[in-house]
Amino acid sequence: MANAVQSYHHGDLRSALIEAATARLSEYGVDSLSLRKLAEDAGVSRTAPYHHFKDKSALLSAIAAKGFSDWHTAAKRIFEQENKTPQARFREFVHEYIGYAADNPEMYELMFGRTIWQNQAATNDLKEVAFPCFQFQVTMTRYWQDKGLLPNNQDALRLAQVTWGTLHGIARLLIDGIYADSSHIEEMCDCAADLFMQKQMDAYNG
Amino acid sequence: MANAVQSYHHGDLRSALIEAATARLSEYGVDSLSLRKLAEDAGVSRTAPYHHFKDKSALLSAIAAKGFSDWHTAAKRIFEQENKTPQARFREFVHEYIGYAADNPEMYELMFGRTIWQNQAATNDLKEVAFPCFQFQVTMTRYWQDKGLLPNNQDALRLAQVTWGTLHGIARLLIDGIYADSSHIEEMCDCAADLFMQKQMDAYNG
DNA sequence: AAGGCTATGTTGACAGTGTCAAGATAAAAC
DNA sequence: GTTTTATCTTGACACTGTCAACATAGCCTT
Repeated sequence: MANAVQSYHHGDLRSALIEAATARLSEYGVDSLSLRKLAEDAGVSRTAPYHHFKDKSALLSAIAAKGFSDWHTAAKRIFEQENKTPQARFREFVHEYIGYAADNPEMYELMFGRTIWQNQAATNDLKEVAFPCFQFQVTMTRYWQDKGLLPNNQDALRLAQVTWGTLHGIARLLIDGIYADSSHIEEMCDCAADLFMQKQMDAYNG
Repeated sequence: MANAVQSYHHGDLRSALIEAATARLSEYGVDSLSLRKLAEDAGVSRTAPYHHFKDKSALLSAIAAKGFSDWHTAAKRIFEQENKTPQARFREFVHEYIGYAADNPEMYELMFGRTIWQNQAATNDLKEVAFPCFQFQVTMTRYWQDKGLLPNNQDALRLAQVTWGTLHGIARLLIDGIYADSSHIEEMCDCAADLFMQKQMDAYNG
């Protein structure tokens, strides 16, 4: 990590840029991310980043890809807890999803914001990480359908889109500041979970 | 509308700016909105807009306010159709919401994007229009609860947040280009509506 | 080992952007 | 008719992303 020698060639500029960007991201937000500042952080000239990323969007995509990868891992960990009931895991998943967004608003904004997705701007690298992440949502949905938690008369893909959409929507309303009041996050999560499982809960409760 | 005389004072620059911005918005997107271009559109110098809006965000807020006002009207029209069943109106509402977002992606992005909401940037004028708009969502939710369409064991406010969140999330996934495939919008809407009403539909269908 | 190729860095430049400060103009208020 | 006030102007500044042209140094081949 120590910049021992200031040689002409940086050595691992690509990593340094991503690292600097990630640090700046969580502290100052995605809007204040500029290539020039990142270059300065890495101790390199303004245009050096262009040798590692096609443009700014490509750099952002690389960071987002890491975010997707991390989230995918976290989701798997929650989903695969054998010692908990499917229902408990489902509830935990809902809370964790919203919690992740609330705790890392800028990263979430980057991952799911229009900046890197719109106009087919998404890198192939990004798609390759993000798509399995959504695919996993479908897998989980199908499992929860099988376990009788989610309605069985719906197409798994469609249902996954809607459940994900719900979590995404709540997350966005929170981090975009449309709900300034974030004190009821847990209740909203429970309400959403209840709503999805309403019929099944009835069967359970008699 | 015709710029008959090019006098020193524009006459109604505020309106002209909003008009120009609205036009540019739907055609080129919110990202390419610049105060300087708008000023040029209105035939006025770069800094003239600052005598009518505190900053760029204030201008955008003004446009968004109009959007909220329009949507509120549309929502009321749908909700108050006496000749249709509550269930039909609920379904129509879902479809119309997503439809509005899909048809006016840039306006939707502006209205619900972080640009004008984050960091308490929201104008009072904006809040005064937007808040009743959400309040109406609560009103409708309570009505649908009373009519037995939505679960009665949930707090209306919380439920409204979740249902709105769902619509918002689906809308965003669509317009942000995360779902490139927008050919299944109607099915997604129906799936969401079914999900909300799952228990009640059962009671209805026997 | 010598030479050239290529990856990676550099400065210079350009067209944009939002926004402030200071001065010009016209309309409205007194 | 004079003064105040709202509105519009040019000038300037600090930023931004990105391109073109050039410099350096590590690697590859011979």
